[in-house]
Amino acid sequence: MGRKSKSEIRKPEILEHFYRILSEHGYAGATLEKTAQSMGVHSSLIVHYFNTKEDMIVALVDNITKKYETFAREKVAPLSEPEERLQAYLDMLLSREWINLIDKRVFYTCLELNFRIPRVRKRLHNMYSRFKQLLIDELTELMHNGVIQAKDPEKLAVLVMSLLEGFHLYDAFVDESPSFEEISGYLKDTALDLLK
Amino acid sequence: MGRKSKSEIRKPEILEHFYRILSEHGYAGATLEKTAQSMGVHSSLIVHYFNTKEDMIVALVDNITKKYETFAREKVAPLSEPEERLQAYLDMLLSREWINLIDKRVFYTCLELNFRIPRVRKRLHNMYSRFKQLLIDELTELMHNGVIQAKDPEKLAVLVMSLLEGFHLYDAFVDESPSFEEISGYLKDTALDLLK
Amino acid sequence: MGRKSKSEIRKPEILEHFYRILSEHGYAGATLEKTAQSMGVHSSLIVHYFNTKEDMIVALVDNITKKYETFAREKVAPLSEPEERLQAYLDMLLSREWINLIDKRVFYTCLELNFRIPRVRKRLHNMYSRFKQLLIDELTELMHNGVIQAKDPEKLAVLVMSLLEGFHLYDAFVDESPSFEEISGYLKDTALDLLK
Amino acid sequence: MGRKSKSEIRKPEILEHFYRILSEHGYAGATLEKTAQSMGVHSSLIVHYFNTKEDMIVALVDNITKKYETFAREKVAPLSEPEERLQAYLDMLLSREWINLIDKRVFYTCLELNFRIPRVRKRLHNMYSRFKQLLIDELTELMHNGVIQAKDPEKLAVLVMSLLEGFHLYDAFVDESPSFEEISGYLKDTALDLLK
DNA sequence: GATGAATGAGTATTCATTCAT
DNA sequence: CATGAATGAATACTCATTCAT
Repeated sequence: MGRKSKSEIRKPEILEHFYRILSEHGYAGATLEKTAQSMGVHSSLIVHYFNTKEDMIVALVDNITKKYETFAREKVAPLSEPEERLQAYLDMLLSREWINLIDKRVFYTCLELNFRIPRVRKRLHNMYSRFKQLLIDELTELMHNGVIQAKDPEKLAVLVMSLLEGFHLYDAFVDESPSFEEISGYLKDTALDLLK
Repeated sequence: MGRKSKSEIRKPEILEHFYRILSEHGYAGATLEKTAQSMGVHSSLIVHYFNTKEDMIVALVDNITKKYETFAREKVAPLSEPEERLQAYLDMLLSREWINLIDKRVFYTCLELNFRIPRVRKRLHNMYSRFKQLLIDELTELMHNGVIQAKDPEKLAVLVMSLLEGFHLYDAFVDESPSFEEISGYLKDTALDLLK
Repeated sequence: MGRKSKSEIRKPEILEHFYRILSEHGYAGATLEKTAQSMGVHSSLIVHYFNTKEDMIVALVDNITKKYETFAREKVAPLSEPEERLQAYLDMLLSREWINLIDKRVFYTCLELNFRIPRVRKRLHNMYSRFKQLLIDELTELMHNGVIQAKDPEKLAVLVMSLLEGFHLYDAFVDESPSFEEISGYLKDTALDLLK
Repeated sequence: MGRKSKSEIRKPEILEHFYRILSEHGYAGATLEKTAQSMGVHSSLIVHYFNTKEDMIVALVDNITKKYETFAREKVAPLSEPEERLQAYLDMLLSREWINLIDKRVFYTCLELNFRIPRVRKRLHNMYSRFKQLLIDELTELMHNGVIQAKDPEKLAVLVMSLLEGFHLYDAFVDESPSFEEISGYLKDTALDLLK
């Protein structure tokens, strides 16, 4: 009975538009009105699907974390050879594709919201925790296989994360003088050196 | 000389209050009204000294970049021995003091505003560029002195920056499981290894 | 006979929930949504049975006036002795039961809506008119029977109504210092004095 | 220093307009916008003087209670003869002037808000309490002077209040068939009878 | 220098209502 | 019968800014 729900079509559609508006105007500037107009729809329809603006950004952050994790899984999961996986991870994490998977402006907006919206904080924290655990697991296996010789996989994981995230920030805020490829290649080699 | 204009007293006073409100409420939530009330003053007075809210955040970003640079200069400038300077730099950049010099929430608010306010972008960009150049200069000298053997000081600078900024982010968003001191010590050792 | 239409079940059900929401939130605060949620039903269903919110409040006022009149009829109708009826009327109108027959908040909400919604005004006016006429009829009969000696039953009716309604208001807005029973007893005695 | 405050001119001006809009549209319908437009002013100016709509209705209720009390004081205070005061009170309370001192629609709106806004409740409760105490004081003096012979001034006060407030309600909701003057005269006579 | 008046654009959210399924 | 989609008007309140004193 009753009318068929369009939530599964509408919600992603709204989030797409919201994402674009967010990248252009930031969270405060990403109004329901702008988002609705971009869809050619009345703003109250957005409220109909997402009760509040906060609910909407939380759903968006959920999407973003899923996007990162799905991307990573698809790239690396098929590989079974430990060393091959290590290479694949570094290639992926230092690639333009990975860095541009989420618009930088949206990404830093989320980092900022981390401090204002508890539900956003929770999600980002979980994402980074899972990322760290993943690295620890991979490194532990590589140690068992004798590919790398470090003793403390957790510290090693933190090292790798710092290097990668720092590169992310460097890419967003500093010059492009040494080309992206030059730096990413250099960082990859360094990381491999550090691990072995 | 002569009488200090009220402006020289009031402006820093306002910026201090604005900084605190900003850390608690973010840029959108940091209203002139809240800032004024925190000072026990009418919001029009703020407009009197800083014409617009944007002018105020730009002045604050200026303050922040100066604070970082002054802190760095005071810590390292007195040292003349190249290797001593290298140690001092790493100690400083991986210290709690440095990481907490500016409230994290304010720091990430500024990173976000980088994408919305051109004048903020310009100042952050300059700050990072000067930081990078400083590293290049120091590393070049260390190379000449034979302390380190790498060939390309720029890539090396990017590597160090990435590692440090990545640690900054790691500290803000991920667990505290390996203690701050453990990680910072480990990163310092790794950095020294990489350089030598 | 035959099958009871769903309307005959649903409408009273809706009005019950609306009545409760109304008492808690007032007319403006009593939204279709709240009412529907309280029933575990979609708000469109309310619109399906009562076209508009105004139609619903009008139906509710109808229910309320019927409730008063049914209650009065059941209490007094069985009695045939004039003086006995007089006693019964006064007892009833000054009783806690009568005063709490309708939630006070809902009652005053209706009085307020009297000025905004013509159909509400019409119903309240009719209720009070019938009440007045009832009093006039009873008093006239009592005069004919020599139980009371006043000359003008209409004025007497207005006097009694004023006293009773004024007590209603007093009970709602002023202290409870002389207990309800004390006052109601006193007013009953006074009313009887006035009539005889 | 600073600009001269216009609060003492603006606030009463706003309340006057709000009062009129309130009588026409009820509390929910009395929007800041309508009130502002009626003054030829921007609605945010109202927020500037009264922070919230609730603050404004509370100030209005304060005005209303003061209006009743000032009116009563001016009418009766000059008289020193106890019996003369009694007459004056009854004349006043049963007069058209008194009953129309506050617009009926506004009055019943306030009674309704009594249940929704605690600060309104407090003020109405205080007003009725003071009114009751006033009656008790006057009746007590009349008893001492032997003008009236009742024993319990509090009950007598409740009786008088009920009668008067009930008349107030009667006048608002029921026919006008016996003219206002006829009824008020009759009630006055009855009240005097009851007291003596 | 400092305060208050006044503005106006805006902003998330509410809500009754209409319509499709 | 019942639900959900979609609307659109409304609304209190926010806030940076301008101007007068």
